[in-house]
Amino acid sequence: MKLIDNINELSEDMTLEFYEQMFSALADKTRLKIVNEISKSLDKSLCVCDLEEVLDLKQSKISYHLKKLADANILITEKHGTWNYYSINEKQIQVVLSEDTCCRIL
Amino acid sequence: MKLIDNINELSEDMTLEFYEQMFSALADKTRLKIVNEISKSLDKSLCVCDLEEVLDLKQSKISYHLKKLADANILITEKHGTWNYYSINEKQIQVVLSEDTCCRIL
DNA sequence: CTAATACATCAAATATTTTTGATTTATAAA
DNA sequence: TTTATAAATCAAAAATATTTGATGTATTAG
Repeated sequence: MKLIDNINELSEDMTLEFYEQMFSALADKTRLKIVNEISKSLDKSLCVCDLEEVLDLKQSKISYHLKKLADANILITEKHGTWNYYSINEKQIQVVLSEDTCCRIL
Repeated sequence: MKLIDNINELSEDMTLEFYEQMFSALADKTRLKIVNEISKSLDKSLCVCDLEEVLDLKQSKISYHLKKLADANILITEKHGTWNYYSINEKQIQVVLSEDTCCRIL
């Protein structure tokens, strides 16, 4: 999905699509934990192998969930050599969630 | 799911559970439309047969989605004779979503 | 009473998501 | 080079969610 600059410009159907994707991406414990772990991390950024350790899940599973979050623009990907680092796109999250919820899951 | 009085009192796992259910309930176009139609309605309350008309969907399908929303405490059910009226539990929604999102989907 | 309407719920059929174990590509290190 | 690590991606299996058409139970109207 494209980055949303101004959500007001979206058509009715695009708006539904946008929220459906955002909520779907967040509607999973594993993904909520991923977001939470990244936000708790020292430099607010973790690679797949970090998450593999912290959450004790298989690499392919983590990659799968990371893709969902990245596709929804909830995470930002950065390549550093062999490592792919993921950080949180707070701007995107804050469009959708209350401050309260942000505090709770981030 | 129980009504949440004070979300701060929830354990880590209960918090995840709570958000997972909330986001799952909202992660569907049909359900977003239901919420939206109720909120646009004159007295902010619609019965199943109203929604059947407005959304042009089968009764059993609407009941299914209403149940998901009611289970997540996003909707409040009221029985009036033969009719079951559904209204929005704004308190519950506002805990989770930004004002902006509330304005957009309500 | 009988007929009609409202709606929940069930079971079966579909569809969508998630999980798993490879496989593959890229980089880094020996 | 060879070997090891990082991580995306794929296909098959498993798990969940959704849709559909019945059926059942109230309630209301004639």
